[in-house]
Amino acid sequence: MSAPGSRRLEYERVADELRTMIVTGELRPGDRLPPEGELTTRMEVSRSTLREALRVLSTQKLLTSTRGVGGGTFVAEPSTDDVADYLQTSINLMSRSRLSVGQLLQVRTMIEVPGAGLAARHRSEADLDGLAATVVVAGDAADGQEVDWSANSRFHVLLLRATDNPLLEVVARPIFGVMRDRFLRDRAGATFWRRVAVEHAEILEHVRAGNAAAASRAMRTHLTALRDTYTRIDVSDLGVAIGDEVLGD
Amino acid sequence: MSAPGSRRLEYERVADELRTMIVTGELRPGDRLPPEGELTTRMEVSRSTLREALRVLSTQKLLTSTRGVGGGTFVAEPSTDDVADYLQTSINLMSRSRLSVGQLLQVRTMIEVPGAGLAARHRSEADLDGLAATVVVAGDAADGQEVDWSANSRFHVLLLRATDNPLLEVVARPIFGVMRDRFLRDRAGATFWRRVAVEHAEILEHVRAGNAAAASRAMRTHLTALRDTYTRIDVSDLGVAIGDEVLGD
DNA sequence: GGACGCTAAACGTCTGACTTTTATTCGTCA
DNA sequence: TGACGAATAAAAGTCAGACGTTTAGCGTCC
Repeated sequence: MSAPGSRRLEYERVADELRTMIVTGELRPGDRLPPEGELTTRMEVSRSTLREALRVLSTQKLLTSTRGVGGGTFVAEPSTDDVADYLQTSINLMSRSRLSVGQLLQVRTMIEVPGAGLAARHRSEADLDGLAATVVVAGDAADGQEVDWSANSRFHVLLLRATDNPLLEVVARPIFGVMRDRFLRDRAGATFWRRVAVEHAEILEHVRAGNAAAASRAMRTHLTALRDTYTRIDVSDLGVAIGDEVLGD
Repeated sequence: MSAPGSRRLEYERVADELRTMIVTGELRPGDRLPPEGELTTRMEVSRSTLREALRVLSTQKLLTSTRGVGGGTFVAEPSTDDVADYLQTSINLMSRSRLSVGQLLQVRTMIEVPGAGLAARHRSEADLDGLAATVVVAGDAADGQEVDWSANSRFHVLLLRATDNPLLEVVARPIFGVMRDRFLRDRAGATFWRRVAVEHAEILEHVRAGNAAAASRAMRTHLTALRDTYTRIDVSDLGVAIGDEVLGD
C-alpha cells in the first residue's frame, strides 16, 4: 500500500514491528515495554531512531511514556477523546478545500437523527440529568458565545453518549468541532442561541418520554434549521440539500 | 485539557507551534519548511528534539519528508486514505474491548442506508462502471476469501464515493476494515459470498435506475442479513438490534 | 513516628559526527 | 552538438555518548 520507490526507513520498521505486536494482542493495554536502552539492542537501532519510532506510536495514542523510576513506556488504549481529537484536526484540513457546510450537516443528520431515537430508548437517568443541565445553562446565559457554543455542543455529545454506542461520539464530535472552528467563532447572535435552546429542550422532552420517533423528528427539524444559519455564514457553500434528500426512505 | 501535572515537553511545544502555523494557514499545503539545521536555531531546540516534533506531525500526515538535494520537509494535506487508515487502527483497538459487531453495524446502517439513496441521485457513469466491476468479479471468483472480501469492501466504498461526500468514506471505511479484521479473516464460506454478490447487484440496479428509496431499502436488507452472519461468528456480541431500531422514524 | 533528603531508574535533551539519498552540475565522448 | 555519466552538494536519516529532569522508594535524623 506504500509508494513503490519508498525504501523502508529504520524507524518505520521498528514502529511497524511494535504496532503489530500491539494490534495482534501480543502486547496488551497496560503492558510495560522494556526500557529504551534494552529495546535499542533488541531492535538493533540507535536510541534516537528507536525514540522516533516510539514517538510515532505515542502520537497514534498506542503508547504513553512517563518519567521517573516507576515510569517507562506503556501500551495504551486510545480513548474516545484521543480519536475524536485527531479526527477533528484531519477533517478540519480536508474541510478547508473539499467539504461544504452542507456536507458536514449531511453526515450529522445521518448520525444524529437516528441517534436521537436510540437515545430515547437507551437513556439513563444520569443521561437525562446531564442533558437537562445543558439546556438550563443555555437558557440562563445572558450572552457570551463561548458559553452558548459549549452548551450546544455538550447537548449533542451527551445525547450521542446516551445511545450506548461510543462509535457515534467518535464519528460525530469531530464534526461539531469543525463546524465551530469554521462558522461560529463569534458570528452567531443571542437570538440564534435562544432558538437552539428551545429546540434542544423539545428534543430532550421526547427523549425523556422514550418516544424515539418524535425525538428523531425533532432532531431533524433542529438540524434543518441549523443549516439555514450556517449556510448564511458560509458563503463558499455549495448548497447541498439535506432533510428530504439525506434520508431517502 | 491536558493532565494537571503534565509539564510541557519541548518536542510537544515545537510540534504545537508548527501545527498551529499549518492549521491557521500560515503554512500552506505544498510549502517547504526550512531545513532542520535552520529550524533548530529558530525553535531553539536540538536537532533530536526537533526531529521528534517533526515525527509527530508527519505521523499526523501534516508533513512529509524527502531526502536528497531537492528534498526537505513539506506541508501536506491529509488524504481520505490517511485519515481512514488512522481511524481504523484506533477503532480496532477500541473495538477489542468496547464495541460489539452490532454496534459497528449500527453505524454502518446509519451511514450506508441513506448513503445508498444519495448514491442513486449523484452517481456518475464512471461510478456505475466501477460498481459493476466489483459485482462481476465477485460472481466469477470461484473461491479465495481475500478476493471476495476485497470485492465486497470495494463495492461499499465505491458506493459511498458516488455520493460526492468524502466524509462518508472517511467515516465508514474504517468500520469495514475493523469488521474484516475481527470477523472475516477466513471464516466465511462461498455460499455467503454468493449471496452478498446477489444483494450487491440488486442495490446496484436501484442505484443505476436512480431510485433512491429502493436503493436505501435494499441496502438496509443487505446489512440486516449481514448482521446474522457476523453475529454468528462473534460470540462476544451483545446482540444490539439493528434494522427497526437503528432508524427510528 | 514523621519529615526530610538521598539515590537509582527511567525518559527527555543536547552535541557532533557520519551515512544515505537524490537533484543538479559539469565534463567527457560519440 | 547532443546525450550520457560521474562528481558535487544539500538534505534527511542514523549513530554514539553524555548530561538533565522527573519520580518512587528508601533510609536517616530529629
